[in-house]
Amino acid sequence: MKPEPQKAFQKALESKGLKFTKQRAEILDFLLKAKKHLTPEALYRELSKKDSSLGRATVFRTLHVLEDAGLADKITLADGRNAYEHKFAKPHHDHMICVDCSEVIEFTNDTIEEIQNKITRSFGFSPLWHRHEIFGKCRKCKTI
Amino acid sequence: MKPEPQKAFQKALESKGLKFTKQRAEILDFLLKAKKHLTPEALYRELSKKDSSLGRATVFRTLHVLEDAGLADKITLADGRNAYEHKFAKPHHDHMICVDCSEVIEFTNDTIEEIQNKITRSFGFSPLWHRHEIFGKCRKCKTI
DNA sequence: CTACAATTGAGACTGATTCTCATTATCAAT
DNA sequence: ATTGATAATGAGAATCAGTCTCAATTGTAG
Repeated sequence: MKPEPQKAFQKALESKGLKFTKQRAEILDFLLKAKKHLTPEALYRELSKKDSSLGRATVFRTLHVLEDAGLADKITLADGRNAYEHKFAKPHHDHMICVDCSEVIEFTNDTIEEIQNKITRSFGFSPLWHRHEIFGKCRKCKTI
Repeated sequence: MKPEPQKAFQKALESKGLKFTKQRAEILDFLLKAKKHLTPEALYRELSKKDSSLGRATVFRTLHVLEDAGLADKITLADGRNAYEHKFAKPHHDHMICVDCSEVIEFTNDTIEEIQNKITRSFGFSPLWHRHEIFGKCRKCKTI
């Protein structure tokens, strides 16, 4: 039986007239297993080991589809590169990113979210998504 | 008499053993006069009109120096490009960015800042800077 | 099974940014 | 002012992430 996330992805694809292919399944699968945020390049490098014919373009295309479908989130690392994480069984959260070791710590705060909504509303602005990233040094790195 | 920002820039440069040059002065000056956030490319294009020998690399280098010195901030536009603004006589603020027209609206909220500090502290994380960008549609664009 | 439409991978391409390095400018000490 | 050590500059090459193109392949409705 197909696990939940795969089904959700398939449904999302179908609703856009897209197909559920081997490559797309592999990419989602890898993202699900990953313990941390993955750059497209890292994802490509790792998946290539199993499937040496996989194309870089397919990785980017699939990540975009996942992002559009609301199944994955993109964050920006301290060096400017992008990284992705899946959103299954994860509540909304924001990130603290260590500028030394690139560790990513997740946090949530309902009050911040509420205030955000109040602010956008007061400007007649319709929020679609946001990025709240705090850069600094994690506990380990700040003492080195 | 040299205006404040130029003096501050010179001081920042000196403290790093760097020199206050014509190009650096021009770039800061342009940033000060700009009414909106400038991409490095736009800055280069405009300044090239006056000083046709100015190099792109110098623009990027100078923006980095300004950023390091805490005299300029970088934001990321909806299309992924970066843009800069100077920080003279401007309180800290975050941004709402229209995904259609790229308009940038500034906002501040002390409560959010306080909560942020509380959160980072609870993780033993030392914040250096943060990026809080809300993407969506501005009042004008959402009705089109 | 067929036919059409969507997907794919390879590699060319793009745009932003960084790098290299020969030349030029700055500045402190003559 | 001249010098010399050092840093900054500009031109263009190089890099890097990401996108595009297109011929070949695959998925799927019928």
